[in-house]
Amino acid sequence: MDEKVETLEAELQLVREHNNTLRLMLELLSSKCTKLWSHLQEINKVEQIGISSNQIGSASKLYTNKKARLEFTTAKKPLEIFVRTDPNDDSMIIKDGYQWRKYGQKVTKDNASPRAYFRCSMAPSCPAKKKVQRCIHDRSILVATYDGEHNHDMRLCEDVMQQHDHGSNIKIEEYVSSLIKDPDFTVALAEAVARTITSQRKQQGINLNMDVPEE
DNA sequence: CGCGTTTGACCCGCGC
DNA sequence: GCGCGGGTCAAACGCG
Repeated sequence: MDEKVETLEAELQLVREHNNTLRLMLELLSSKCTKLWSHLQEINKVEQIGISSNQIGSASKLYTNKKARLEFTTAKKPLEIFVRTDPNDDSMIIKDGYQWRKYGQKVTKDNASPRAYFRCSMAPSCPAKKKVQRCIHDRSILVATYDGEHNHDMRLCEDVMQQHDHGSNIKIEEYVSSLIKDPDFTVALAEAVARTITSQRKQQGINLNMDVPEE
């Protein structure tokens, strides 16, 4: 009986930890959403001014300003991915299908955990880069910021994987089950589902209430 | 010996 | 112009 209670308590603890992680992610996404929303409103204002005053040059003039241009580029902010890992594991390795070569590491002001800089090593001329840093609130979460696009396809990677597996053919069922067991894949999947839900709700015009009730 | 990682130095943009 | 901080470079080092 006690064993059952202990198991349940352990499971409850796990659920609480996951809940905390999700709440942190939601808070981060919420703040980004707010920034993006206000930025969109700014753009709309600029467009309205440009149309109402019938001065085509007025809107573009605003973007000749250095700061304004910077704000504009934030709309194309690089993709951020969250990956849950072992907090004691200091390796900044994220299994995302590509091969990366580390070229630098820096301790940043706002986060005590060092930020690692990676370049794609699958193609010599590939401009893709990524930054990996532990989450300031939860050391078990890695935040990967992707910068630039790969100028090659994933087949290169698949070839490498096949070479690694000595050309053995993996059954699809086995591959799928291995993917499900992979926490990195689960996180990526959860993110994709969340993104789909968010976009669907946006389309339906439902106002998202991002506030998460306190425990 | 070749390849990847580490780490201090350097560069550059931004804010004051 | 200066200082700060983030990003990159490259020599040294380690590992297979």
